[in-house]
Amino acid sequence: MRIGELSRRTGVSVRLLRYYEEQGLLRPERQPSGYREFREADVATVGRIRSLLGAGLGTAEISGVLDCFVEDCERLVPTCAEMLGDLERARERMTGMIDDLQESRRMLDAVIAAGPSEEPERAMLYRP
Amino acid sequence: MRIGELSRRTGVSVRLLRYYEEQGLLRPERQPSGYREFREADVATVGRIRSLLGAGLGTAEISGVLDCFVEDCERLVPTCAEMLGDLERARERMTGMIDDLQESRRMLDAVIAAGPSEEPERAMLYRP
DNA sequence: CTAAACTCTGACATCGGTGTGAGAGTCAAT
DNA sequence: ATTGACTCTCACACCGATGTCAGAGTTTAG
Repeated sequence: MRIGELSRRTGVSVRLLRYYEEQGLLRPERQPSGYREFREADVATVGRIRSLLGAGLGTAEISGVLDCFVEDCERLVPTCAEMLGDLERARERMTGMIDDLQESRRMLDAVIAAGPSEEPERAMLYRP
Repeated sequence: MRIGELSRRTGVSVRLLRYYEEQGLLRPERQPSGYREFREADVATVGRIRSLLGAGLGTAEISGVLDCFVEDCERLVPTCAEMLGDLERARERMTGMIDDLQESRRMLDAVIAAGPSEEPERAMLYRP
């Protein structure tokens, strides 16, 4: 499919899709006219890119992570042994982020469960 | 403590600490000379700010989240009822990020467990 | 053939988060 | 009083991610 269709189906702007290609996150084929030709699987890839960006990973790390997966195959294989260290570091980083988010969410849960204060002025700020 | 000490203890630059104050994330007292005076609790606050930024939240959302907590108190109280909606949305957003990170981490785990491929050229990329 | 829609590349711009430097005031030890 | 370290504000700069626009080529339906 062409870039406009991918944009409509993913909700991601054409500008950003070109930027993702520039950053190595997407690798569309090119027609003789120079037009990009994306694959059906790219719809899911763009979704993944968006969620990883939203979760704080940068394009360079996402590119490395995406390089690890093999499409339409039960067995996932890293493209080379050297990437294992990178993958493990990416994994650790994700674990740290998950831990941070979970702890923050627990605190939010406690605040939400407490309900609105009847005396907001009395409540001191977390950073007084 | 003064800004230089907070910077050393947290590993965060003086420039960033001033930026965080500018964004409402930190609220140091001011001495008559204009010097900032931070609290011991600000060391932990800065740590939390860093991890939330790293996890993809922006300074505006972090400021709202930090406003919800009460220092040195068993019971956490939101400062006003209107924030509950914001807190719940922040909570949902964190849940979405956690889910995304966990799914990506599961995929990384599968790749790492598979070990290095002996024929990396044979492996197709996730985005072929 | 025509026209509208689509796409190309390149360039400029914005915003958030970050770094660096200038000029001047403050602090604290000597 | 002096001096080195620290701190203040302001300004400029960079980078990543994003948006907008211009000029020109391509596609597709009529």
